[in-house]
Amino acid sequence: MSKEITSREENYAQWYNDLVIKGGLADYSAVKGCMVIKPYGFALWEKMRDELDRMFKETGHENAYFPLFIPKSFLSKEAAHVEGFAKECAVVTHYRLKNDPNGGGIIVDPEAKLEEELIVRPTSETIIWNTYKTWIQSYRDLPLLINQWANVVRWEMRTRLFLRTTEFLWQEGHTAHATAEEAIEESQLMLRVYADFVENYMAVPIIRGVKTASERFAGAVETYCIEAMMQDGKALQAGTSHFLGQNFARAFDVKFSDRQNKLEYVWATSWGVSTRLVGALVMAHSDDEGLILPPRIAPIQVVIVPIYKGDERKELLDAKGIEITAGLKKMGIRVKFDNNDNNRPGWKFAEYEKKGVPVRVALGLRDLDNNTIEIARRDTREKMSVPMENFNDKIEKLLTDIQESMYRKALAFRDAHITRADNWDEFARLLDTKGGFISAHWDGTAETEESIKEQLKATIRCIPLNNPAEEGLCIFSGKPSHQRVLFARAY
RNA sequence: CGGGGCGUAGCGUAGCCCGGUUAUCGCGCCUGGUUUGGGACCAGGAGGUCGCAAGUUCGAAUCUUGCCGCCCCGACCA
Repeated sequence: MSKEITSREENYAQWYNDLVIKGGLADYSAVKGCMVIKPYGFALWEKMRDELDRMFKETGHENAYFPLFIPKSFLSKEAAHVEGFAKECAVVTHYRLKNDPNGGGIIVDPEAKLEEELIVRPTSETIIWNTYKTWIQSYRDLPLLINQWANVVRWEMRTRLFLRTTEFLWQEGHTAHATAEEAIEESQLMLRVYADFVENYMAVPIIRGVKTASERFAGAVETYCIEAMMQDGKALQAGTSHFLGQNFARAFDVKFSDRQNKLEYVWATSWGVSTRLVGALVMAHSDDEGLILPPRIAPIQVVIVPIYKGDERKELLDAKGIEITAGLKKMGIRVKFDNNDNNRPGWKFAEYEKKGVPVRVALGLRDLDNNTIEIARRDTREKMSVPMENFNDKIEKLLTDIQESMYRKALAFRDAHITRADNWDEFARLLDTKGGFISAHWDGTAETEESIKEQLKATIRCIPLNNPAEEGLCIFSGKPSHQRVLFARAY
């Protein structure tokens, strides 16, 4: 891990500029705050999406799709929800354009004003619950376990590539249950699914917890979250799962008859992760040379680069390259044989390093003569020349090693950046110097939380699940506290 | 919405203060050749409403005014 670039926040912007935009992940579009995701970046998102989708289905969920446009009146039905999102909604007011009668360009046709404005979804709870009302009558209709892959729009004042774009891609699960216990279990189950994915596929360690009341999702009773740590010591919320109680059922009048034929409001959850995960991946693993992708979600796991010497035995090198490519493909490894003659080997080495391809294999005349091959791993930048024997097994083992070692490295970093603080000066000093999570006592009030946020820009990231009880005094107010919580500066 | 900064080729820029030949340089692009074990080299070439508009002037990338756009910082936030 390189010191200069990982130690300061502003360098992340540099990573994005050099690696994400120019390096092939994204580009700014004309629409402020939105991003164009280039093919390589999208392939990465697709890989993540596919794994998550599989996990959702394995836990009994189905996909559906709901409209992009939400009638304004829907949004106002749940009080906390509208308060949370009203300030950041894009609104459709007209449905037609026409030529400007005064010449020049094209204008919005004032005749085509919508009777009721449409909101571009910032999240879909309202339109989905409006639909669930017609789908749910009996306990036999429950649980209803649905997920949607979609884009949403939140008109944030300030955007940050991948972490907070105006439009972003995500999935949102929305479930309905007969009992509170079942709904709580569902929201916890989905948190476990997210944790499993982020840790085991993205190789990013996370802390599971619940949000404090003021950090809770608008309309939720409880918000479970996974919090990750970036290389600059700032925290990033990587995913959330909400227990919504009966709030949306009441707002949209979704009732069911239970076994005793009693009418009861259903219990709800919602949960989501977004393209923000791509940002998490970049900021958790990259180094000065570019991205470092964990093998399990890398769009290309192995790249094979032939090294030609003029036309000498070129056909032989190509044949060998194609042969080992086919062999790896047969094992289910995502491999690219780059025999494009427009770029020289050195150019390709740098290019695939920048793109974070976990393993690079180089094949030259020297190798043909000695029956060897050169294997280089991206994460440690180690390079070795090995005999061709058991090549496929070596690659497979290497991919597993890289996956594990990337996780271990990130975990060691994360654990080294969880620090206890027992007084205010130390708390402030840690935030300014070391960063990371700071485990400290809190009196449980929103006022204290707010004051700390104002003074030090640190927020309570979460109250960890299974948090041990511990008597102490609040870091800020000095009032009694019964447990430590995790503070951090966050994205 | 506040506070800063910036608009010159596909990208990054010099020139502007102090107006004056054909608007600078690098990357990229095109052609030809030599190359290929860590981002090649040589030669030649194409590419510009200097953000837009008005004004001052013999003359404006440069000065003035208005407008537009973008970036950074803050409030907001997955």
